[in-house]
Amino acid sequence: MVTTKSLIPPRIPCDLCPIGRRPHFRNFTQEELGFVQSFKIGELSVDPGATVISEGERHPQLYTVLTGWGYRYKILEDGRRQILNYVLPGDLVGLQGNLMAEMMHSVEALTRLTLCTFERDKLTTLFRDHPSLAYDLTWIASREESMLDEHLLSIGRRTALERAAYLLAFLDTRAEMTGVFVEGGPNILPLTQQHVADTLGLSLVHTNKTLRKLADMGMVRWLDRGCEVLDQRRLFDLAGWRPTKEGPRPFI
Amino acid sequence: MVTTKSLIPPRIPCDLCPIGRRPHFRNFTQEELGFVQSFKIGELSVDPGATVISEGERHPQLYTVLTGWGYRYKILEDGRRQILNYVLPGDLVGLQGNLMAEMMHSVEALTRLTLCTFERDKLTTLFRDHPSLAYDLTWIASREESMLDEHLLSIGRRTALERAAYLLAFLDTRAEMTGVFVEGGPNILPLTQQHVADTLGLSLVHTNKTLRKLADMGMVRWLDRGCEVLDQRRLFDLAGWRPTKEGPRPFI
DNA sequence: CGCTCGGTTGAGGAGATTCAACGTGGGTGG
DNA sequence: CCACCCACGTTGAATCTCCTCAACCGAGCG
Repeated sequence: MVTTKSLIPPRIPCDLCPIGRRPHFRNFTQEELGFVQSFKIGELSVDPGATVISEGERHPQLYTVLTGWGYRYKILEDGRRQILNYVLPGDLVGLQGNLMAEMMHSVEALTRLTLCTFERDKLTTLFRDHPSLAYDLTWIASREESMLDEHLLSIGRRTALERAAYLLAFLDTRAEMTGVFVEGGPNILPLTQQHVADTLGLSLVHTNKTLRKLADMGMVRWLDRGCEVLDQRRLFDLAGWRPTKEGPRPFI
Repeated sequence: MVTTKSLIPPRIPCDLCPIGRRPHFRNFTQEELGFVQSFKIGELSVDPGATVISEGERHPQLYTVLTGWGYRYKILEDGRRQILNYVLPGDLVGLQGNLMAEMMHSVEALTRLTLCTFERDKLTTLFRDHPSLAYDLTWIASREESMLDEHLLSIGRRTALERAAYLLAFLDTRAEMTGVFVEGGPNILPLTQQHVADTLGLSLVHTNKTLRKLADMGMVRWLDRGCEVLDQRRLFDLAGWRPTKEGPRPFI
């Protein structure tokens, strides 16, 4: 049995953080860098399928995704599951929901996932001494909100086909922008159809038939636990959605 | 024709703010009060049905609801509308979505709505000089997120009847806690069935039939443009949901 | 008095769910 | 090494949920 979860001391110093080197991300000032470095208490690495955060628990840590894919979800008592959003490199995990109380959702890894670990208690210091980072935190929360808004619109008012088109186009553009795809390789979204179903609020069977239509139209190709987006533009048109282009975005 | 929108200079000084006097809300320190007072640039009052914020516009103001009900929504090109959440006294309006860019959603008044108006540009000052308020801002954004998470679970995975039960119980408890109901009167949620439909992601006809079932079961009573919740507990049970009790909550 | 808005109801059909079965590939244990 | 199992994708059929269309009612209002 392989370890599914391992917390190790910081290896990557923040000034060499791979995320800051990507386009689309803003860089820290020297002063910010110093604090973030002290804020960071370790690195966490989890296997695909492992749970990073579970609903109902108190989590003294916050995380920033360094590499890999994950997703946030909630379940009803009888097991019905709703995926709320996906987490990619640069995303802050554990801020959603109450700032200091117990988690209202769970987070699971889709691929091998490495995360930067921060101490929640130090948030007070962050707010007191580093207003620019505090601003960034609010900015990040705000961005998550607008994604959730769009998801709500999608599940509530788009047809099954439109929803699927929206989701795949959304994930593909996010993945592109964060640079999470393997260099040179094909752009594969590491999902099963069950994940798609639980995101779109559809049954597995109907999701399968819907994805089949998208595949027949040549917009996507479905692989074993993965989806390749072949024609982003037509997915946009079908969904009636376009990504909002953002300037350099903050992360912590 | 009555004026639907009127911006007037501040009348209510922040130290007499009616929201702070309610239970469930935290109070400002003297120091915070001074800043908030200077942050506030006026009061806005709108008629039922009037638009406070429209999607695609840039809004140099932020608002806090003083009295009344409103809702945030998005629409697709062909007019399909999704209500994202409702705004009640103490809620910050205009923070959702990008912090400084154009609004990604619209806000409309359900009842006569009065709002405190703040200058968005002064957010920088807030973050620089008032860390406790900055923390509150993030807290508020975080709270909005957990409501959206629950809505997503609801629309995605609850049945029509469960969804309706959830929505009405949710609004009823929020209204109770913010003290927006008229003193002594019956607790009326000021909605039409069209609003409920657009919140639940259902058609108007099917919403009507679903609400009828709830009424037949004695859990709610539907009035002309309003809904009275008769049995909160049974709605909770039906929806499989319970409000999270929060300590004194911040507002700005 | 006629108009509009909000709520109500019935009928027919599209869309989504559930049940059930099958294929395939990778992994595991005998 | 092979047999089995399990996870994932696929497909057909029956059923049910939900949508659209269409009509009607009552209240409020000019």
